Amino acid sequence: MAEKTMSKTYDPTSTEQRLYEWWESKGYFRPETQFELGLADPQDKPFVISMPPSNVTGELHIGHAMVMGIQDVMIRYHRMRGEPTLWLPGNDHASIGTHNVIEKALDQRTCDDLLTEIGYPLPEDDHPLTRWDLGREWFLKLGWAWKEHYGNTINQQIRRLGGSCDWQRERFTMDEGLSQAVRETFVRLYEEGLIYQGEYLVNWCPHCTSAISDLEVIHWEEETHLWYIRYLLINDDWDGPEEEWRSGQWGRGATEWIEVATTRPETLLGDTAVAVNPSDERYEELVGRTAVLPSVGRHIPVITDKAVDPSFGTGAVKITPAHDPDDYEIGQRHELEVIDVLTDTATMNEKAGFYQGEDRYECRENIVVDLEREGLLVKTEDYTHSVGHCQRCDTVIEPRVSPQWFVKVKPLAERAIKAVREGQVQFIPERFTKVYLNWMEGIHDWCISRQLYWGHRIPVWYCEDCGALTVSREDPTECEACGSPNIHQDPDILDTWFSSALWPFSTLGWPEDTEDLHYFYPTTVMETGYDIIFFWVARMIMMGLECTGEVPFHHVYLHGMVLDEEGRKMSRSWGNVIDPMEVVEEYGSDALRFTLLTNSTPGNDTRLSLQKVEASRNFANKIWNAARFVFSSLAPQRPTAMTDEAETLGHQDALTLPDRWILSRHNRLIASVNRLMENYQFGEAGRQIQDFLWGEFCDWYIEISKIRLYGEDEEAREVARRVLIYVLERTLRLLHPFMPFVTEEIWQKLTNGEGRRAKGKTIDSIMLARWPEPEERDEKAEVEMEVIMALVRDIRNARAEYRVDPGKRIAATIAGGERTDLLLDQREVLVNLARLDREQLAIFPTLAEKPRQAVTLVVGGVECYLPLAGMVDLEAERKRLARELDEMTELISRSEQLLDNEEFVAKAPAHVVDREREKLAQNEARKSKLQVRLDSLG
RNA sequence: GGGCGAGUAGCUCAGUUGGUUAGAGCGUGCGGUUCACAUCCGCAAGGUCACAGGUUCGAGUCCUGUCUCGCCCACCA
Repeated sequence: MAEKTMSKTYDPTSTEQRLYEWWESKGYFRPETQFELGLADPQDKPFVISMPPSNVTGELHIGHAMVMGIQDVMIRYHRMRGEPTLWLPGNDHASIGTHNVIEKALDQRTCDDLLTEIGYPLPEDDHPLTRWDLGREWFLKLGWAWKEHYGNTINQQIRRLGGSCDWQRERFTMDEGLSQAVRETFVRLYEEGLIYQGEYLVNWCPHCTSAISDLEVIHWEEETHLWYIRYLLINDDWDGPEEEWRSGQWGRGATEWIEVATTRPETLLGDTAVAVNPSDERYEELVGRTAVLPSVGRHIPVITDKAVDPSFGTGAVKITPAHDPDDYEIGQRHELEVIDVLTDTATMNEKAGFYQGEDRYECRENIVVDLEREGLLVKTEDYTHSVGHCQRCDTVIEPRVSPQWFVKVKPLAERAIKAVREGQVQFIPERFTKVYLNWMEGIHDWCISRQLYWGHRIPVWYCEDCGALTVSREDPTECEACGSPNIHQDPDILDTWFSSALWPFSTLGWPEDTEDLHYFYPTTVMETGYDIIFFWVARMIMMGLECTGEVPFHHVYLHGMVLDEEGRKMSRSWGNVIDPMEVVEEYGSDALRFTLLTNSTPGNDTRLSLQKVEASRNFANKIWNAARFVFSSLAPQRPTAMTDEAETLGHQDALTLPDRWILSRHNRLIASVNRLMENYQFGEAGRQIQDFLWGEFCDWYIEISKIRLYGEDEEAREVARRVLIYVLERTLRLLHPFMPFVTEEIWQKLTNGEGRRAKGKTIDSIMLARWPEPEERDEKAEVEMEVIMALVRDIRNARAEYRVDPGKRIAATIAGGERTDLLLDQREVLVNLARLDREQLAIFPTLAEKPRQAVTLVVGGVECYLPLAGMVDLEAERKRLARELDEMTELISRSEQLLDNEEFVAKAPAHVVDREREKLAQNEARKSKLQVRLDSLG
């Protein structure tokens, strides 16, 4: 597996696919493999994630990269912790969405072209050529071909993203098992009276020619008009022939009218009343009278209803029960006739009189013209209001009464509310609990039938003889009621979310009582976007409780949306879409994943830019080079298989201060990362690992280790090597869930491709290595090392400030005080990292005489003098010291104030007070040293 | 009309039980051809943590109000 050399820069493209194929071929994504290798105990509680099924509408977008990153981080982390781990992948048929993309594709090509494009063999027999010729049979054929094509593409893309999911358990919402689950659920709910059929007002999309649910209607503001229209009233003393009214000759003799305002004049054709508020005095006398509907001549009553707002428009409302939710309600209360004037595609139907056949907007224009001509249009006002559109195709929704199937959700919602209230399901971040509960508490019945082809057929058959319904788990051959064989199935299919709602358990075999269902259900975490809490999360909880009696998952982790650089949603029409596969191709999957993870926090949107991905790519390269350094230091006697012993460091007594420091920092990191991982703070965890690796391991430890590695002392060299490899290897394990590929590639080289032995077994992949446990920290080493590091930083700072040639070694005289031994011990570190002249570095406890022409540094109780020959401007130096002195004075007075405060000393925890005292003492010491120096420069 | 989120360095964002002198990346300026890495190294500049109150010994962090931006929900013709 491992090559002998490492290139100067890390090349993700040549690595990632190879590693993924290897992992998959070894079965490392499967819980069974964990058991076989003794890495997890089947008695233990498993960690399970049901991957949100991707829609087979098309390829993955950047949001999916986020999904895969977050879920894979959790999965790999828990797997490494030795928990039985399952991540179950799959795809969703996405009924209405797929309809739309297929139809859109067919706008520009024939069926044959489309089939060829998605690599599907052309059928020999007769078949339709365009979308308009498609019937159910052909649409389904196309659907399956489409699913095959995009489903495969999606799966390949998940692989590119490094998703360590169990492909052998892959499911599809329309495969046999899941279809059975859908059917079982439908029949069960029907039997319990929780699914019913009825003719109600639903949201109708004239483009999809289907009903859609409330959630699928998106409202946005549109500029339109408010038309004020006069409805004439029949005079009680009218003595003319009735026909004149009917025929529209109402002009003569009509002296009274009522004025209504509407945004949709064409709907007046379906009006069956005019309503005013009962308390509206203006209309008191008109209530109970009869108005005549323009154009159609229908007689409609003037009624009162409290839903009418007297302050809007004229205070009188035309009532169209068939095409408006409010009007529908009013119609119900007053038992008004419901007259649907539209066809499926929103053209006017036969009820629309001579407007029949016109498109709804064409009709609107014409009717306005006609009203005006007849003197019935009073005025037209500009008006902006919120209009409902189809989520899938943006078409303006037409409320419409039609026969549909509904789920009675209140009883389901009650249990789902209770489960969340009781904490059986927990939201992360927590604030979404409220969003969920608010929606659940005001929930309306769910319209689940769709007049489409691609999806689960409603399992209901109608008897052509007796009219009875047969609702069945098995396809019936005869009517349940009368036994007649003349039955036909309901042509409609189910809302795509109906099957999605069953996903966590249908994928594990439900309704069969399978082993998987037993062991892996309920799942552990549901990870998804906050935008589908209602569509999906809420419904899964309801259906899970209904079907299995248990919640489908215990935690809901919600991520935010991935936006473009300017914070806009990515959309094709904006042209600001970042294709995850292009990013992966250029920067590597690790880089994309790491960027998304570390630049986001739970529940919050994140802006992505290629610059950020580039930074992550650089990080991957940095690790690669750190490893390359460690690796080369091990030659020629590279370890073969790393063994258990590598887990613990030998030579404890030979460890130097920097060794003890990096080990302590490393253990601190592990403890911190553990805490963060348990709290779903993946971004912060990733950042901390990066900070450690780059800012401490590379910038300091590796640099320091070079002293020994390039030295003569073979034993010291060996200690440095051991610490390097120990810390690097364990940190790679921490990083693995975040950057699976580069960590594996390096790990393979470190282990020489032979894996490592642990508890007598050989583990040949980092993804199966155990997650490191934190060991003891060495506080003293951290404090001491900090003194050395601070001194180095200060010297570097002074060098830069005085423009010392970076290559030049300089002299230094140090009064170490209490730290003298430490400084003497770490002399070489100072020499090398601060580029001091070894011969001219003098370290004493105190100095009898201090160099006059020198820059003075006071840090950590240590005085350091840099006699920068000919460069030190005493005046500038005095100013610099005075400035530092001021800073110290400021800090000291702050500390004093705090410590003088009795309440602080009494109430603050002891360690906080102690720390403050210590700080004060240090700053005072520093101040006095600076003062002495300043005085001496007089 | 309700609800939620955001407002911290020029930009993008961290900062989760309230506790050292508030951090990172990018950008900017200065300096770097030493054998892990220029996808790099060193140094620096840059912040009254939106505003006003409050709680507290102590507030970027908790509470109240205000302003700006964004999102979600809601049947107003």
